[in-house]
Amino acid sequence: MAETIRILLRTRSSVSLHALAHSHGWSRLAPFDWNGDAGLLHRTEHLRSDSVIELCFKQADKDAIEVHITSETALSDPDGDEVQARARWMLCLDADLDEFYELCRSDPHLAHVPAEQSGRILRSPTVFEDAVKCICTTNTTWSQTMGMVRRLVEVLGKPGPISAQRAFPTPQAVATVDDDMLQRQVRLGYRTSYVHELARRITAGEVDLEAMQRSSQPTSEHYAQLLRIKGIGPYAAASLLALLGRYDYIGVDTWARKLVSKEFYDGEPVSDKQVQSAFDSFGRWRALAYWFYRWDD
DNA sequence: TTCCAGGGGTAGA
DNA sequence: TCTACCCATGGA
Repeated sequence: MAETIRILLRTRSSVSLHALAHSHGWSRLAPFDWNGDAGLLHRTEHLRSDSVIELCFKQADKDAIEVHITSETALSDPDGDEVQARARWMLCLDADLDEFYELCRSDPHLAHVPAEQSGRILRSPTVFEDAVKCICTTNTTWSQTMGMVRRLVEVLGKPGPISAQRAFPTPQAVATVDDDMLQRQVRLGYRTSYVHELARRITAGEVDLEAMQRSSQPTSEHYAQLLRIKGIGPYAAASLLALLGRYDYIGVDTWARKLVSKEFYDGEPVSDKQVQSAFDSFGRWRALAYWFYRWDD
């Protein structure tokens, strides 16, 4: 018999679950499931103890998020601690955005950020999951990205205790299937070998992406480390760093080029360097300013 | 059929 | 460091 408990996650400043869900497309990528009408964010989660739980996030008040945790049996203390840590990480609840908000208030394209308690980017609980998702956004359409991630979860993820929803597969689960199966059933295209190799290297202990969550190394070192992973280039590395709370690099893609061209160069074609420097006035917040820049597309 | 999408790897200069 | 070419996939 599954059981559900409720915990409250408080922040030092205001937080908006709605803004988090709209911070980018991640809330529409499995195993996230955003119900905008009800204001509920669902997710199935595979813990280190190998138990699988289901989470439901809901806005409690302006500086707190409520989480309903459903598990097969009562949560152990370590599992409970892990869930709290993962939930806080996913919602960036410990981010200090005061300085960024101050910069936003003087820019009409960004004044909405503090006004809407925005500025947090929804992220996955593991860097592995975010890395795979970033790889799945490259050189493809958004609908295909959603399909790739959904199939990855459906084929290799472990099911939750009450619904048909599954968790994001662990590196071990991805590493142990053969390339052919990954290619045929998940249809990642040429990304198959990238995702497979990343999972294998993590499982073998050759790469430790999760250490980046708590690392104090300079961002440039992480950037270089990410670029050494096959399938991760400048765009994916910059996006991953933003998800890690490091906003030094802008992920230059077709969208970024379009924005910078229209807003800063009167519609003229722009180089990648021009895109990188377009938000330099925001200093260490430049990629976050780019991320939330509101303009007439 | 051809193009291309929230790029990236590789070879060659 | 830069450029050209190729890479699976699937919708337009």
